[in-house]
Amino acid sequence: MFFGTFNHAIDAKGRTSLPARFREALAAAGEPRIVLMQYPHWRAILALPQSVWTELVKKVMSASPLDARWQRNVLKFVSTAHEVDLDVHGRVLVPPPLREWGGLEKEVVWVGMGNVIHLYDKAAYAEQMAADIPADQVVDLFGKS
Amino acid sequence: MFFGTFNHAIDAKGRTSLPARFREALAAAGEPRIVLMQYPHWRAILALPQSVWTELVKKVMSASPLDARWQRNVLKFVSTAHEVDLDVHGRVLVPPPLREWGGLEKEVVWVGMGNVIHLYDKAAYAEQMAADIPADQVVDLFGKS
DNA sequence: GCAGCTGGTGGGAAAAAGTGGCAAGACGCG
DNA sequence: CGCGTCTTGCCACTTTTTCCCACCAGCTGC
Repeated sequence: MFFGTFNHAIDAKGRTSLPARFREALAAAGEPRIVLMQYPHWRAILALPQSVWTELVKKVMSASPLDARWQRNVLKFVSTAHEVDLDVHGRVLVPPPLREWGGLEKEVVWVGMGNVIHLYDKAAYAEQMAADIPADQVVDLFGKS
Repeated sequence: MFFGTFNHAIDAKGRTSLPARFREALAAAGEPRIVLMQYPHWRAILALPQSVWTELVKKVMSASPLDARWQRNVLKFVSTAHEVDLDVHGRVLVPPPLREWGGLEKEVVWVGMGNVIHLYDKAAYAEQMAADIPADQVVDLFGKS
């Protein structure tokens, strides 16, 4: 389970270290690697542990290769996925296309979202957090379900 | 149950000790750790005992990682949560992003709010207490529900 | 074909951050 | 006023993060 936000640096080669907390959580789940892809709804990079990724892939594979609607979604998002390894220091290399898409410059923010992790450029994160959620889309997480 | 306000110091590393009263209450409920997160409505840090937190997590985990509406809410309200342990002296480390968000400098104020606890910078607390509640938002706490 | 770039990797080591605990001082209670 | 509890400054130690350099492979141009 991933929670919390962490400010990290990303070096000139596009490497940034996964927060130790997340590494532990990953290790505890016995998942040594993660998958990075575009987050479909806004400018973030989605980082998934392998188990979540395979779930997603299963759905994708169940669609017909001729169903344009599905294929368009696959093309746009799933095709951006890269499996990445952590090096001895717990760093991941963010592939250039993703780096560019997420606008990752110098300072990045790792955000635990429960099952998955988001990775933002610092500015993009600030923007996203500052934006108000339209009233009709607010979910009362504290309310009775 | 948490009530009362306590003025404490926060050290250079961002540690501050949870009031002994609260520690007792926590211990009595058999909850050894707390969760810190942004309070959504104003510049305070929310501290939850684990039981309240797990309720929240259950809701979060039930959502799809690709459901934009949910994810936006999770990002804004839950992603800032950090589980923190108390050390032998009952101190917690407030993670940097939260420290920054709450403007915690040197003096902080712990406030018991019933089920949960708030943590403020002293100045922010004073400000919040000094502000008038808009007439249409006043609730008669003693009235019949 | 071979020396010299260039971009990608890996890792050493310094710096920064987090952890733990002692012990002094403040505080409150009887 | 004395005692015990709570809080906090400080110091030592560990872990994490980041900077930077060395190495390797592939390409280029001579």
